[in-house]
Amino acid sequence: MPTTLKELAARAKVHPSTVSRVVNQDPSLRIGPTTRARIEALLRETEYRPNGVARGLKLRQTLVLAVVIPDITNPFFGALFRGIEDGAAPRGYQVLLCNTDGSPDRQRAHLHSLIARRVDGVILASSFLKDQAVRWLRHQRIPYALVNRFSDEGLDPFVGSDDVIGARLATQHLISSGHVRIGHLAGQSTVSTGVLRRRGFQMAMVESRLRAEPELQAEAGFVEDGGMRATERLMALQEPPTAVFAVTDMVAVGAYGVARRLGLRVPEDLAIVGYNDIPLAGRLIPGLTTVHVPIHEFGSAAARLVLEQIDSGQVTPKRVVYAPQLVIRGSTASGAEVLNAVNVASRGIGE
Amino acid sequence: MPTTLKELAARAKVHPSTVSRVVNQDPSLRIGPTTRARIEALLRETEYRPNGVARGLKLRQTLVLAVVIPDITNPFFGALFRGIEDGAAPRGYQVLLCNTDGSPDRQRAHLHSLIARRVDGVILASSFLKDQAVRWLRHQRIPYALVNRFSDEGLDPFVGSDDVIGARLATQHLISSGHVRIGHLAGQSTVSTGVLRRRGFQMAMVESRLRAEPELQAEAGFVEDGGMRATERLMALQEPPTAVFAVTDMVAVGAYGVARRLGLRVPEDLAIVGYNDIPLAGRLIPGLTTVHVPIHEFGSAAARLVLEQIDSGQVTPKRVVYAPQLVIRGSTASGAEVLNAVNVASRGIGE
DNA sequence: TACGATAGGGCAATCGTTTGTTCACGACAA
DNA sequence: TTGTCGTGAACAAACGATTGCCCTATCGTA
Repeated sequence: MPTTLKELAARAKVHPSTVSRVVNQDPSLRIGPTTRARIEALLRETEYRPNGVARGLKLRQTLVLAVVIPDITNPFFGALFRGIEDGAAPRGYQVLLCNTDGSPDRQRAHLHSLIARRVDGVILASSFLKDQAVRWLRHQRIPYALVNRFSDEGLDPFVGSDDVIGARLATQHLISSGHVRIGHLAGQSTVSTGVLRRRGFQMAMVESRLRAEPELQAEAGFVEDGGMRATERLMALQEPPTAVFAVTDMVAVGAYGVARRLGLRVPEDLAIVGYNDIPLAGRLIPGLTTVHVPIHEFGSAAARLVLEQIDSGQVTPKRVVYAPQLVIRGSTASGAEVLNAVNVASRGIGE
Repeated sequence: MPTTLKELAARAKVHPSTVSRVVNQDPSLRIGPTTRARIEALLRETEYRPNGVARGLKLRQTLVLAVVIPDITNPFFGALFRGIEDGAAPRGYQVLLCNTDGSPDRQRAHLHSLIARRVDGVILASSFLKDQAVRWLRHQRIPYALVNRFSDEGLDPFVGSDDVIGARLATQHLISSGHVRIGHLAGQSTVSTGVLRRRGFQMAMVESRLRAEPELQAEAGFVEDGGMRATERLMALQEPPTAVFAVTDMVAVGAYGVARRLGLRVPEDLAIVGYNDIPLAGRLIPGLTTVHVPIHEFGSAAARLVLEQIDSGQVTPKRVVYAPQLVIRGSTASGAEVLNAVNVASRGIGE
């Protein structure tokens, strides 16, 4: 029942196209001052809003971006979403949010709906290394970007950080703190972040002539409960690690829980390093040493990347990569050490 | 460039309407078996997906629900969103997420866009007591529901819990633990939850012949930093409280932070109770005693409420109210006490 | 006076579907 | 042979906007 252009036109005794031109301030055609005034009064009176669906059909744009993530409940994705929204809003875009819970099927189902809806762009933060869905997205010629995780299946528009370097940084920090027996709470090997962070871990170990023993690398997934189970396995070893590098902060949170349950002090009995630097990391007691990445900027950069493609009409496999930075907190050092710690993080670089 | 009905029709040498009828399995008109087979083959071959925008224009439905909240970064809203999505997905709906950061202006702006987009329904979890936007929503005759917070401006479809009872429960618990000087970290008085939880607090105090002194009630807003500032003010009093009831768990988290900084032990020096029982509450050390409400169900119930209205075509000011339950953890009792604690929570009731 | 320029606004096609109605044709009964 | 009925498919009018093009006054100028 909202007002339509046609109704307004009838009331103003003009043709619908004329009303449309007033609404859109069409520069190509000038409207007489009196008609314009009459129509504008009507517009205000009726609080007319053009039907976005009809507009979308005609103009072939919906002003909607879609975000596909595993779980918005995870603080990482909350921050990411805000970044995306902030990047998209200035251009009048609103954002559709889709949770997959890590299921490729749900991801596919969501993507199908999104394509049918003709969303103007898709931001995918839940991709796998071998992800046919990504290939499919590319094939659809719809503007899209991968965030944080990327896919093997070709070169995609991507925003993220260098996971190998970040993981190496984290592990080096543990090594230089004197740890020798260091464990890794690893992510799934089906996901780029899982593979690359493990690689960074191994690289740091080898570079320091330490052995990255398989038994010290336990798959933990990316969230808390996996972190708990993996930590339990590691601490049940004959010779448990004195430090662990967790693939994400949430996994590290799981490690905190187990350490506490086992009566282990952090960092004295078990040092812990995370990845991502979600807000929660700084609130843990002791604070979690972690690899900082600019989550919010991941989001806004991804939004911009997609908007660029929308503007240019081309899918450009541009990659925006931020340098990770180590943030040292209490989970790897005693209080005094934290105060003296030099932040050895590499500088942040732009694209 | 996606395939259209017309193209398919041309290729199958039939009229577009015939293709449409095959796609939608239109029961009103039977299609000959050979034509049908021909068309179906074509549909599979081209992976045809009807243009949702055109469909939306014709059918006057977008299969989109919108959610308006203050900040998805807040765990409460993360859980709420998942509930909404879970309630909406079975019906083929996807969900647009809008953050307002508590700004009425942004809320209005978002609602305007949403109406223009012709979303099928709106779930508003960021309403104020005096909220013209709510009146406006009602006036638009668009299916909507308020969640958690409600508005004064009339009777709206609503899902939430009884804040007065919940707050009373929380405060009574502190009183029965022997506390006399109890503070309240209050929410804004522009929001129903702020007002009602304060009322519940005062009610419990008065019922126990305790004075709810104004100086012990400090406005904290609903998130962490407000909780910190309010706690600081309270603890700086001549005679600081020995316990506080925080309007939300996030505010309670702020109280934890200040307590720690001031060297106060929880619960010995300062007992703390929160509200909502977000996942974080159980992970704090000590665990946060809080008022549990079924956040996820708030979301799915709200989605159902909106879907009902969409189906019936009417705005029904039905209210779904869940009973809050007290969850006792370490922030109000020593370890032994927690083990012995009787859960005095009221029973959960359905609608 | 006649002609061209210009301003102001109407016309109609189009975007991709849906769906009530009409139409052509063959079968069948009267 | 004519009328009726059923089948299978085409027709066309929406849904609500946008926009290139055309039309008609009116004004200025030669």
